[in-house]
Amino acid sequence: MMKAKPLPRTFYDRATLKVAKDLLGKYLIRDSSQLFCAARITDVEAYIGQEDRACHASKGRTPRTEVMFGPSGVAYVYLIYGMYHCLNFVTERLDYPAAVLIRGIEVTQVTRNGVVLSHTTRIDGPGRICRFLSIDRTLNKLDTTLGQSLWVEDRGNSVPKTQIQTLPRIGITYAGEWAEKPWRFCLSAPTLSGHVNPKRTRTPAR
DNA sequence: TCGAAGATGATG
DNA sequence: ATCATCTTCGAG
Repeated sequence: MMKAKPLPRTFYDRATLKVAKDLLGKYLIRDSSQLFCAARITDVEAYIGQEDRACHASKGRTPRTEVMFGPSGVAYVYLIYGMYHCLNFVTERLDYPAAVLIRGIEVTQVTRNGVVLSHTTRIDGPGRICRFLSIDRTLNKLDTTLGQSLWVEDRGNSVPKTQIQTLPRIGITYAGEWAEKPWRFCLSAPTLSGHVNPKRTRTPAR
């Protein structure tokens, strides 16, 4: 396999909004014995600090949230609704709980059980992403700067600011005023004219 | 094509 | 009881 060159901790150890925007266009890499996958990151959300009522760490340091207080560049993976996993990357300095949720990707390269698939597939939704990439809580607390199993790398493509859409975050209406913060960032697909219905996304069965 | 409902278990 | 979700099903 190709040599991993993961983004270093200095990338994640910054203001979460910057990290979130800078993750757009970077490549999410999943490397396991069953699966190698490279996917361009197209949709992210920022969760920032104890003040942010939408952030899991708003209730303070608990067994579940302690990972967000730890070193940046570490994966935070949790189970939601009893059946789906969500992938986040921890950001900011030690003891400041924050992370970026990966919400959309564009798969450019997949090898599953030795079978190579190379047509581009868009996957919308954090639960679908984790299912497609075989990500579950065994990867929680993984240090992604090591470049093993799961990491993000820069493949040299830049993203013009004009292609970044800024939106409120999804599914957090309980969070009051925090629900209105424009902390979701999407890459619009410039060459596609018309609307892509997210419900049409299909992920192959495993 | 749409909205509503149900699945399912960790969490605090 | 709630939830940073997704799929199925039935109405139109």
